[in-house]
Formats: sequence, C-alpha cells, structure tokens
Amino acid sequence: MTGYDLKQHFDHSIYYFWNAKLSQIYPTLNQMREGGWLTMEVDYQEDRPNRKVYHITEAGRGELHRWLQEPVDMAPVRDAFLIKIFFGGKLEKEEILAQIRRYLMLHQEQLAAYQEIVQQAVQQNVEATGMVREGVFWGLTLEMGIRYEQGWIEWCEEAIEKIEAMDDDQ
Amino acid sequence: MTGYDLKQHFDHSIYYFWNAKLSQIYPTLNQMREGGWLTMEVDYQEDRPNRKVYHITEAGRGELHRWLQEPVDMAPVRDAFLIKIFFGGKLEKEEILAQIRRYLMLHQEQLAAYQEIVQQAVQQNVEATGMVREGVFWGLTLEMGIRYEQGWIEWCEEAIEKIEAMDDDQ
DNA sequence: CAGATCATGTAACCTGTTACATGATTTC
DNA sequence: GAAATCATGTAACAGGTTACATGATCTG
Repeated sequence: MTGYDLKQHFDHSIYYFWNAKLSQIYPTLNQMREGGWLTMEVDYQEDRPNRKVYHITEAGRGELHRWLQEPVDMAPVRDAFLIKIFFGGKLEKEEILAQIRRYLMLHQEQLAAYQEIVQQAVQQNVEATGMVREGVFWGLTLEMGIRYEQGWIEWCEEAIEKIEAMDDDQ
Repeated sequence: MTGYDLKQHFDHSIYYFWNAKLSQIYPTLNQMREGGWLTMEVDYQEDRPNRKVYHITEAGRGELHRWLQEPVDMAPVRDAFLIKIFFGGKLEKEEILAQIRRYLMLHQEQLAAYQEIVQQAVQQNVEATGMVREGVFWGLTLEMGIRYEQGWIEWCEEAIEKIEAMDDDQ
C-alpha cells in the first residue's frame, strides 16, 4: 500500500478510534522502512504522481504480532466537556442545560453514523474480502462504539432531568 | 492557590478525566498571569520553600465563564486496545482472549476505585465546603465515570463469550 | 538513614495538527 | 471555470511527558 491508500483505509475503518494525517503517515512510513519493517518500490505513472508502494517484511510482521499481543493500559479519558460539567455550578441552569443538550445531539448523530454507515462498511468489507473471522473483530469494535455513544446519550438525558428538577436558589 | 496546591486538587478530583503535571502547571500559571487572568503574591516561608499564591482576577473570572459556556466538540476516542481488537484476526484465540481479560480486569479495578474512593471524596467535599449545588455536578461526572467503566466491562464479557464460541478453523 | 513532602522550575523530547508547496487530471 | 482527486512531502507550532536540578523538613 501507499501512504495515500493507507489514509483512505484509516478514514473508512478505524477512523473512529484512531486516525492519522498524511503529514504524519509519510514520515512514519519512511522510519518504518529504515527500521526494516517495510520495503518500498516506486510505481511510475505517467499522468499521475508516482506511487511509493510499501510492503511489510517478515521483521515487520513479527513486530506487528509482538505489538498486538503486548498488554495495553487503559486509554486515559481526556474530555473537556466533563470539566465544564464539573464546574457546572459556575453557570446558570440554562447555560449548563444548553451545553448538555448540545453534547447529547452530537452523540446521537454519532450513534446514527455508527448504526448506518459503519455497519454497512463492515458488512461490505466482509463480503468483499471473505474475511469472516476478521469481520467478527470489526463488529466488536463497532459494538463498543455503539455502546459508548448509548452510554453518553443515557447520561445526558438523566443529567438534563436532574438539573431541570434542581431548586433554582439552591 | 499555588501551582502545587492546584496539582493536589487535580489529583483528588478531575484526575480521572483531566490531569496535568507540575512542569505544565507552573509555566501555564505564568502565562495566565501575563495575560491578566491571575495575580500572584509571594508567601515567604522560613523552613519551607516560598509559595507563589495566585488569585483569579475579574478578567480571569470572565474568561472562565466564557470558556465554560462555549460549546465543546466530542472528545476524540483514541484507544490502542481497539486497534488490537480490530486486528484480532491476526492473533491466536487465546492471545486475543488474554488481551481482553486483562482489559476487563483493569476496568473492573477502575470501577471499584470510582465506587469506593471517589464517591467518598465527593461527599467529603460537599460536607467540607457546604457546596450542595456544586456537589450535584461533581456527582454527575462521577456517574459518567461509573457508566463508562460498566460499559467496558459488559463489552469485554460479551466479547469473551463470542470469541470463546468461535469456530477454531474459521 | 532512606524516602516522602513541600515548592519551585527548565530543557529535551515525543506526538500530532495546521499550514505551505507542487501539479496534472477528472468531475460538477 | 472551480473544486475534488491523486500523490508526495516539509516546516512550524501546540500540547504534554520525562528527566534534570535544588534543598530543607518530616515520617517510618
């Protein structure tokens, strides 16, 4: 694959939990080639820019396997929205409610995107590649995304109720 | 408050969704003072290092309020664990199961921490400061933390079942 | 007597984003 | 005729972590 191709794949699969810009991908591919994890060959094209096609090496495959089974720590949560909730007492009731209603809407849209677009993409990938075993894992990541969004939506709805029920002069 | 005090407060309240090191706090306090959001006075101490005590200004309070009601985008998810699941097909069944079982354990511990330690801290803060209204918001952030961990735990348990039930030669 | 606590920082580094640069072909 | 697509990068900047530096007092 080329860096450009890789970016396409990022954008259509793991985009929702890991992404990268081309300005990061290109230097990284170079480093990985220097480290012996990839080889590169140039595909000369006439009416388009030449493509630098990368192939994984045995060393690269080994490193990938080592990394995949290496234990991971929990991803740290870093969410500015939660800080705003934490300091919600500094805002008027309507201001903080507006904040939560907006966040609720964003997560509802994200949930819809997972349910419609991403589910189709997973199915198409399985059909196109015949990778049934892989499809199970793609489905699992998608399910986590759906569960995550549902969690936010439920929390927002409950938070709105609680705040609306709050005594104004409390 | 001093930078050191601030760090203590970070570590005992919003630590779970936002944290900062002293090496980031000290220069930032300086910038905020230069920007007019804080004033600083030195508290000279004999047998301990001097303390630089910061106070928020009217401009600072205004900026805080502006920031708190400013809309936030969803925090991007960036979790290496999900990449490992996505490429789960590259691992042996037992390797990927070990990965998930470990992640399950980490999130169970985190949930226990929220339920025991953090809940107490919120209660103590409310009792010590008498900030009942604020306590509602501290409770809301804690509830999101609990919900988040429960979501991961349920997902892990289901994923383990599904993978265990998988055909080995699929 | 070792390590934690109090209290301040600086410098180097790593990761990732934004902006800049190039240029032909294809699509609306 | 403008904007997207294909295809490669570099440079500057922003945010955050790790390591280094200092030094007294308190705790186990």
